[in-house]
Amino acid sequence: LVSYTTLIDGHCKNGSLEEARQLFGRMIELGISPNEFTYTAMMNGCFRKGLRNEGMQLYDEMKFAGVVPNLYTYNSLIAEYCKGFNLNPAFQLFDEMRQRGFAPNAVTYNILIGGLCRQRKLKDAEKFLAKMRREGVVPSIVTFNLLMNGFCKSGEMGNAVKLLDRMKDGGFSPTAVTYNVLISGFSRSADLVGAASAFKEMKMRGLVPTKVTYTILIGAFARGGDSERALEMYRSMESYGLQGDAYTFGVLIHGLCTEGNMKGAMDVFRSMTSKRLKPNNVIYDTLIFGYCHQDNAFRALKLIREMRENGMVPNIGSYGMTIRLLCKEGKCKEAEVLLNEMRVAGFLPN
RNA sequence: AACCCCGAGA
Repeated sequence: LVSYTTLIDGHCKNGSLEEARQLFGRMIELGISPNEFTYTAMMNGCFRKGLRNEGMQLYDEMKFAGVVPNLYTYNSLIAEYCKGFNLNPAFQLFDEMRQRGFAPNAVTYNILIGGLCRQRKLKDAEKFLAKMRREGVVPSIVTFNLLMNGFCKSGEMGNAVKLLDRMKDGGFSPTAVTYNVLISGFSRSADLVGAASAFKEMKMRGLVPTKVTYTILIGAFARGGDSERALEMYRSMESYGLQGDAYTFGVLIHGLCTEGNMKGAMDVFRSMTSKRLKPNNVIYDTLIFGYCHQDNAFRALKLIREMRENGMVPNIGSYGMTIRLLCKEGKCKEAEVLLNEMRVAGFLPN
């Protein structure tokens, strides 16, 4: 039972839900009954893939089979509702679990605080933190990181910094994530001085910048139209032995595309393959966006073809921009082919 | 063995 559950969870975290489903079916055939661990792992696998209904169906099956949902099960369900901005059912489950005798833990509160922050309900999030303390549940560093991210996303950098001081006073040590949140907040507010000073403080505290830290910094330069320094930052990251991933390349490519430097963007794009990184649909859509802004329908179309050959689906914007360009160039036939492709892919042409 | 925080495009 434990081995199956471990394997199932591994596949779910890998994104191989199909493999997980097969193992789940096989264990039942072999007469091994899934327990609350197995069901919760499977439910999370579905939720990660955006398959809420399938996950909820598993929850029903679980109850039907007489397996009692526990704290983790409730946390997973609450997280799923928060992710979808459905705070009411999330709080209903919070009440339900308490009625059934499950005491919410820090993770439960964190999930709900994160949900409130995502909805920009920062006052409510702070109130909920107060409630958490009243109930005797000790906040974790994650609690503070979530709240700080809420402030940062709302552009309230003053409150974010105040919270940093509050947490330090409370004896919580900021982590690399804490600083990543702050740095991205500053750079989103176009405050590169603030971002730089947070970066400095991070290093002074002995925290090691991660791939995410560098991606945020690269993005800050790229957004400011300084791809030169963004590339410098990338090289500096590599010099510390950190490998960029699709996100890192995504911000670099986006910066170059926005500047209209398609040659530079394609160089970076090609360097991904030499690093054995598979460009994903976001990277392709970014490049298509860039080429369309250069009125280069030929290249955009080529990339759309390449995506399809690799099993990816361009987004509606990529189709729309390319079709418009083709029409402008009088290539109506090609445009119609694309329009048809869109319909087949399930998009409603706008 | 299962639950929470940070980074890219439209």
